Amino acid sequence: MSNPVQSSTTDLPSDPLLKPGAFIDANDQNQSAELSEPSNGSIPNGAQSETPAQGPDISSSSVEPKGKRRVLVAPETWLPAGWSIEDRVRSSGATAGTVDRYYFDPSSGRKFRSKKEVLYYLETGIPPSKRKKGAEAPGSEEVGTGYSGGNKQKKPDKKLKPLNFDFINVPQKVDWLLTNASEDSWTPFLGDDQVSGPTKQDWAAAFASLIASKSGQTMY
Amino acid sequence: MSNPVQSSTTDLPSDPLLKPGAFIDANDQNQSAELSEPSNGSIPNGAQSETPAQGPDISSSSVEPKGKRRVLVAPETWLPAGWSIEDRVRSSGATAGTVDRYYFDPSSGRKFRSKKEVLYYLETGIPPSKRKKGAEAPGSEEVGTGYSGGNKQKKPDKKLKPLNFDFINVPQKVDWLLTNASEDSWTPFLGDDQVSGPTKQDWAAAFASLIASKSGQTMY
DNA sequence: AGACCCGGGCA
DNA sequence: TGCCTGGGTCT
Repeated sequence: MSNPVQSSTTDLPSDPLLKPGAFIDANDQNQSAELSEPSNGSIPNGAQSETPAQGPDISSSSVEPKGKRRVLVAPETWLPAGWSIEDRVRSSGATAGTVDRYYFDPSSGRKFRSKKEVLYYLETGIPPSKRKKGAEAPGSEEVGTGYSGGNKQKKPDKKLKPLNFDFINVPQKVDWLLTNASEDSWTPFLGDDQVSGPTKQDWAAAFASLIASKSGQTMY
Repeated sequence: MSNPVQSSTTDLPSDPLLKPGAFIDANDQNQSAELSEPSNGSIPNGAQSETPAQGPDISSSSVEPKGKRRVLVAPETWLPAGWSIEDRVRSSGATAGTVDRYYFDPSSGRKFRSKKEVLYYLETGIPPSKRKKGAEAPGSEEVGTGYSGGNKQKKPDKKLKPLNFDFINVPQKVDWLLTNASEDSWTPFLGDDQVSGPTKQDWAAAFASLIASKSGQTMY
């Protein structure tokens, strides 16, 4: 099992080779913008505004029983040779009929859900979400983001309530004293400093999480 | 449409959200931009010099480390005290890099794969594994951040795993030492006696509920 | 209003 | 883990 590659049986004919601009567009209608021409352009982050020619009406002239409707479309020019694009129509739910575009890299077997992911992968070579806390890029971490108009990457904060506990600089030792035996009331101490008030609650929550998760979870 | 339970409230204090837009975008744009045309033969980004036309062969010797990485995060406010959260990143497959969040109930040793499952369990006491299709949602009313119960389950599981901790004769003081900072591994001490092994885990669970349930009552 | 992306849940 | 939908955002 070290070969996750392409097992997709359905699509990907033996020769998925497609040259950009080599074919296409079966539709007569609409503007077959797909490979036509640069007229405007220059959208800072052209994340969207592509895929013009698609709609709820995917010519279902084919006799497909029902299954998923997948439609292969012409590769985008920005997409490396060999990659394929697949437009998948949602079959159920409130958003049924919506078309989602997927990008597929046959050589790695990876599937990407957006152009952005693909570009990121092509540029950096690393899958989009490969980042953890505490690990920052060397040198300059936060780039000024010359990518302002982007898409959705940041929701206006919801109702986050961060705990008043520094998960990064955790103390080396915490003494919990049974301050009130009759009530099983415990209080954390940092040496001589007693943590009390609302902070104590946060500490309890934070600490509970800390000791619980790293002490090993027993799965049954 | 009978599943209103979705009040998205998932977020963590330390927003690991990164801005994937910090790179490129030099030559992306939509096809309208550079697809200039018939000249073909110029791949916008020559990042992947490979990208073979490929066929049934894959050849992508992706030998990636399979190290499982678990990241501890701050507890959610809607999560009962004592529970812990673990973010696990997928290490392989097309969706590698995706982060899955799991919830652990130290007292029952159960693992939950989603907030929804946790809430369902808290409300009904029925573990997700016993759910049947077609079953009606429990309190399909309000679930937001406050679950109506307490830390109690209406219907405790039959086979609960007793913790190896004496809840009657609790110690007066417990020192928790950060025994392994790099792993956030804590170990409880009773004076000179170190609690280790499986017992440590139980202590963590037990202690978590103790400090959580009683520390909360701030009365000082 | 449309397009696009991505979180997140279920299979 | 893959697939797929929900929902939010930005165009």
